Amino acid sequence: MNIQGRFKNIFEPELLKEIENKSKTVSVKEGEVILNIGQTVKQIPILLEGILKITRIDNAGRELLLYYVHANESCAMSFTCCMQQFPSEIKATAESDVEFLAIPIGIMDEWLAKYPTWKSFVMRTIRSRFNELLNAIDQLAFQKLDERLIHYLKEKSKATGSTLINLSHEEIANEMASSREVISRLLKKLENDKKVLLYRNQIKLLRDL
DNA sequence: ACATTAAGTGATT
DNA sequence: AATCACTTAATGT
Repeated sequence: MNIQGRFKNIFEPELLKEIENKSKTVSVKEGEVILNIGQTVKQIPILLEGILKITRIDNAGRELLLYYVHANESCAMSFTCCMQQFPSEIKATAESDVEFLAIPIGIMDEWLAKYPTWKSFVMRTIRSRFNELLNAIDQLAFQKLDERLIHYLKEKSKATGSTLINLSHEEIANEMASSREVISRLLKKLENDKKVLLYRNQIKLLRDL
């Protein structure tokens, strides 16, 4: 799909033209790291295709899932980081094969002043991501691990578009900053409750999860 | 058949 | 809820 058509309803015509001229589309293979912690952001990505996984690394070097960026979204962190050229606090990995528009950060100021639709797009993505982060904090602080696990599985399923999750218990434990045995036990409980089916390296989500 | 890796379990903190 | 020590099951060579 071309850029004009895809964003016709979001951006004004002149801005669409500018996007087309100033940005380039970048393709990235599944699993590639797009941005690592400590790097500075040089482009604003707007996702066209695929899913980006945004994670944070804890002191022990473990990776904790923050959120996913879906198509037609941008990464809020990139906005806040790039304008003052601060190093990134997060890591972005391509969860699937990914295609995105890379917009050079140099023209951000200009666009923000010039195009109301750009400003509201930026504000909207920051606001909705901020809300998501608050949610994530609530989860960590107040929810029990079993509820977090269910949430995690549903997110994963949404991200991959499948109810069959191809992950080992250990990989899940790592992403949730928990341990393998605990995840195994919780999954077992879910299986007894007829919410999932467990296989080796695979979990099938059932309807009433 | 054997080694390796994932998953299950009980006990301990 | 995490960790340890151990068992059992699945998978690759």
